[in-house]
Amino acid sequence: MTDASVPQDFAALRTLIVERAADFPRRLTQVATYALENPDDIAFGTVATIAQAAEVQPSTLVRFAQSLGYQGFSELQEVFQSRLRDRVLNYDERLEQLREHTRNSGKSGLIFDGFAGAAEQSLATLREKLDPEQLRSAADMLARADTIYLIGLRRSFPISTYMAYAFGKLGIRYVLVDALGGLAAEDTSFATPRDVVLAVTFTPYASETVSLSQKLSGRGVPVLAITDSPFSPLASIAQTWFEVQEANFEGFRSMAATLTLAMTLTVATAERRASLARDK
Amino acid sequence: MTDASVPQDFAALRTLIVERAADFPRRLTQVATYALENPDDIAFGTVATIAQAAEVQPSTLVRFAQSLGYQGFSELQEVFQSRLRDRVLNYDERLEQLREHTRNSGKSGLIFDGFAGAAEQSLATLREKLDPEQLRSAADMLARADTIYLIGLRRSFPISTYMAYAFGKLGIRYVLVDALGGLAAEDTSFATPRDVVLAVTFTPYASETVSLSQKLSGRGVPVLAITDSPFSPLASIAQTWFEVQEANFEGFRSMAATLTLAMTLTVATAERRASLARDK
DNA sequence: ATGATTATGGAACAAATGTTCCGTCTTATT
DNA sequence: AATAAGACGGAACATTTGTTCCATAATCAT
Repeated sequence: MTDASVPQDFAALRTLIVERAADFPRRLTQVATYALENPDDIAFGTVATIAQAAEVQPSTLVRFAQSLGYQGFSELQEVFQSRLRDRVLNYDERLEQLREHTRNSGKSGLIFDGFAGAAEQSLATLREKLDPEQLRSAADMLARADTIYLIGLRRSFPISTYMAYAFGKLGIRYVLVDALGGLAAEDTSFATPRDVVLAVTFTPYASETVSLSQKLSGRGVPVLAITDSPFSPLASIAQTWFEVQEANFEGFRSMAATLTLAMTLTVATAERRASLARDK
Repeated sequence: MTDASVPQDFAALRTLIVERAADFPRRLTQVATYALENPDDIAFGTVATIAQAAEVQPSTLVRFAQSLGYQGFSELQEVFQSRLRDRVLNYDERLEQLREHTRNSGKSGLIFDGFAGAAEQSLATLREKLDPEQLRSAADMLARADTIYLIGLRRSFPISTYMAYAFGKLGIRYVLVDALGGLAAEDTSFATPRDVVLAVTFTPYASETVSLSQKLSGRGVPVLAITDSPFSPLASIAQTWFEVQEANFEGFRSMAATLTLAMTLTVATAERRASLARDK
């Protein structure tokens, strides 16, 4: 008969595993890690398939389950299955349930709910507005650039640092203009019309981003902009520009939509570069 | 060999079953009805348990699957299982198939769709998992700190720069540890137990973030961590830590959930500081 | 009503399953 | 260093599994 105190729900099981993990011997730790990282495999797999994937012997899985107090692996597996049995709501219903959960949870929960809601709304708005042809054109522009100059300061700095990181991973040459040591102008002084400026700024439009971009545009360097209005100072000088509306909560605007667009641009650029290389 | 046109996703399978139902003989109709009303049982059950529950013979289940074009019942079952597996994983698989078809055309719209979906999924997961009490406790910890040391490098750097920007706007003292000029250790050398370290790192865990945080923790500076696993090196040293799972697309993880949490923490900290000031 | 076709139930079967047990290796204790 | 305890891998095993096959029953067509 099963130990009566053994968790029957996934959350409690997960807590138990984490608590016990520090004391597990090597192979049991390996199973614990695999199980928490691949719960679906535990739910649907057999002892044999899971053991193979986790690189342990089948009996180790049984020992793992028994060390937690279950009679055998099958009993443990049922808890992983129970985690999935709750997934009967469609996405909208589930989202509403989640919103209610976070709403009913005090001030911090309300703050989180507000920001999460703003992020979701911003993503939805961008989905509606984004023109794939514009994406294609921007990716092409970036793919053909010798060097991409990333300009985004203050609130937009996370966007440009993210893109620097991602371009770095993708082997795409960039210069991150960070105004460090007051050297922004020097950073950009080598830009030529064979390069591209990618400038990110939102109301109230960081003045340094704007003036650097205008200077470069005046020198014939093509500008790609991410901004929030047709009246943005960047819109008039940019060859291509994206309008991103970020929803506001508590005086702080979301950045989820901008970041998602940034990710898209970096990967689309890499893909376009690969495509151009193939066509040669 | 399986009929190539057989549905691999649940929605298409359900459509097929509904279309064919009118032509099914009695027992197959019975199975069809039971399957659509109890999809979880089909996903997790065995031929024997399902047959019993549906009040048919086991071979009837096999016949049902074969009448739909599957080789056997196990193949049909996998479609029911796919319905329950991680949504983003299915989404990725579907997109991978689409990419197969569109490999020479580099569809930027699909890339955006993938990243937007990953962001939404990440937000939903965080809504589900976030413990408001933990938020409250973290905000209290940050509100009482003399100085907040923000450590987040490489991929996590946008998070710490965002928080630096937001804390700045809110008049909350911080030090942004950016490893500039190799001075990360010096940046943090003034931290005392009256301060707080806010460290952000995800698999594969930027080694500098980890070692700095461990050093500070060893000196009695409380650590608040944002990371992605109970096995993260930060989890064991943090007084409070948040687990954030970011969905992956094209080898790049979303950052929407992490950013939303960061925004929440900054605003909740400001609010808690105001509350503490009122109580004096 | 008769014959042909289809549907059904269930036995047989090979393969897969989860579990137990135990010899050997590893780690901890004295 | 010796001994005891714990961890591990893997063989053995009884049970369960999904599938195939076929005799019989039910349904359909003439």
